[in-house]
Amino acid sequence: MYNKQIAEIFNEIADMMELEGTEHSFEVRAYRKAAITISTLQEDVGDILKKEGIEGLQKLPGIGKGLADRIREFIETGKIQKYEELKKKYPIDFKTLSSIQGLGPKKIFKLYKELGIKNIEDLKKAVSEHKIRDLEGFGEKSENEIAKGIAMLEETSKRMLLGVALPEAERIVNKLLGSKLAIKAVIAGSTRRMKETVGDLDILVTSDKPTEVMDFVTNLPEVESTIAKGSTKTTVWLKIGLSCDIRVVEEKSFGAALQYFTGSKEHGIEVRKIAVKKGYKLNEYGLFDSKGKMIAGATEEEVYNKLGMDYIEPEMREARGEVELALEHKLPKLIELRDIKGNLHTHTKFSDGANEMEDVIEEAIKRGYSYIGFSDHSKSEHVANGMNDKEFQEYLSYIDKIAEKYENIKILKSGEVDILKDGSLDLEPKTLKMMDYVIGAVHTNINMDKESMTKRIIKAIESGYVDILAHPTDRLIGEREPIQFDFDKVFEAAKENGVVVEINAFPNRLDLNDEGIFKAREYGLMFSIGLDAHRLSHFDYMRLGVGMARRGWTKKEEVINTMSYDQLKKFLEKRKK
DNA sequence: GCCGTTTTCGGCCCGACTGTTTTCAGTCG
Repeated sequence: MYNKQIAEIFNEIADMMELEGTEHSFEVRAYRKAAITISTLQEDVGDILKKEGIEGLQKLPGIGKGLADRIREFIETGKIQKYEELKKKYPIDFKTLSSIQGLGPKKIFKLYKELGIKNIEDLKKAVSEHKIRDLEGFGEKSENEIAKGIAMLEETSKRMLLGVALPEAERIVNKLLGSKLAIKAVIAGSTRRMKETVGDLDILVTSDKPTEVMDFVTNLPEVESTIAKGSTKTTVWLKIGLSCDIRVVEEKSFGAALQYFTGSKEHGIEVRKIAVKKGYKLNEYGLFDSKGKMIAGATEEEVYNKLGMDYIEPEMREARGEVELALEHKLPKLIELRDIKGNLHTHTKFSDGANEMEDVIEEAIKRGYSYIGFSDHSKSEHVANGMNDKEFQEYLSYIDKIAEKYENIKILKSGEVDILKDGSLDLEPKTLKMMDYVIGAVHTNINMDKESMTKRIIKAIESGYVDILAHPTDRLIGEREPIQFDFDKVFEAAKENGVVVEINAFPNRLDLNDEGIFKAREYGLMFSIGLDAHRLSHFDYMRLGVGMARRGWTKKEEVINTMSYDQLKKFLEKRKK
């Protein structure tokens, strides 16, 4: 559990070294790069050090002998000498202060040197006493900007769920297209990459009238205030508590700009390095040869192809090896939303859903699904109105009866059955056997220690009844940490017992997430992308689940609800054996 | 401080916007 701490320290070291003079600028960059590497690492650096020693650390990109030593120093002593020394010299809360819009290391240091500002409290005080406007390099406007920055920081210290940000971005894009001022308007940034949370929105526009586009945007009802406004780039603060960048580019640069602003930053850097290696230059305006002649830019495909790469899907652009695969023409073909044939995780009024079963079926038909599986809660979920064995058996019979009424959609019987504290299931075998498949889920006693939780889940998996493990980590984004269990042991048991793991599509779950999916794919597990729908509008969430699957490089063949009904039935029956 | 079929030394991704300047540094993505 060292990654986060060390990444933060490295960033702070970089901040402080930046003040020591420009001769350190590349060292600063090295620290920042290493901080990114460590913070996005799946495995803990402590584990790497234990297993592979200092050489293991040095294998990580951007980490050489020096930084590997610093990491070891922290793990072994709890301190990094260099950091302690710098900290003595600059006793400033860089981490918080630099999260304020417009404040970087230099300005923070100036505030410290001139006004003794060490933290956000000091800064607030200085703002209210109007001490900042008189500093050299600052002015009345910067003081106001800082005041606004503090307010924003307090309003939204956390990132926004993709499920909230994506519809907002689509609203703005549609208004831009509707205005006729924009020829093209598309979502870029982490929203396009379908990250589970987004820090801001990026929207890319082509237009003959850039100035009018920017005026249109700053006057949208969704906008609270304008942070920056130019003819190619405008930043606004949205009422939902998110900033939004709008960029206008020419048609001939659209692909290069989309590639650039989709990110991730790390992916972009890797791609631009490939360009440099070939003697080209890649920026948001296009790909240029050594003479400055533009050789690509209108489409993303063209940019990637000219660099000798296959087109890379946005969800893969995270610098996780996709650039190498694209160069070798070995990228996987990812699952798409239209591959989904049905949903296997659905709730109704029988437990905590909002709708009658028939209404849910009609919605599924409307969505083009060829089957839907109902999976209401078992009795331990009191708050969710869970059913006991007798009620559950009646529920399952009811599903059978309803199913007869529908010819153009198949209905499957299931239940989201609690995996109890001791690993046993919440319903009797007799009831479980009546189901077409069983979804097992941990809902209670979620704070168990790692070892007990691992045993608990494995016992359920080995019971032979569980077909799908729902929302495996039980995390709620921004609200609840994942439960602790040994992924390797659980996934190995799942593999042996043919248990499918869920990619829960609910916006604040998205569980497994991309990292978990990578891990599960190491064991060759199959997935079910489940809506966990509690009302009709939740059918919209399937694209979030598919997005997460794509971020985990999942192929259609690895997802059971891309199968036809007949294939799925066969798959489930074979499992029963 | 990292890194390498251009390299173990000499490079290190790239451009826009802002505020405070009087030509640019700082910040951001």
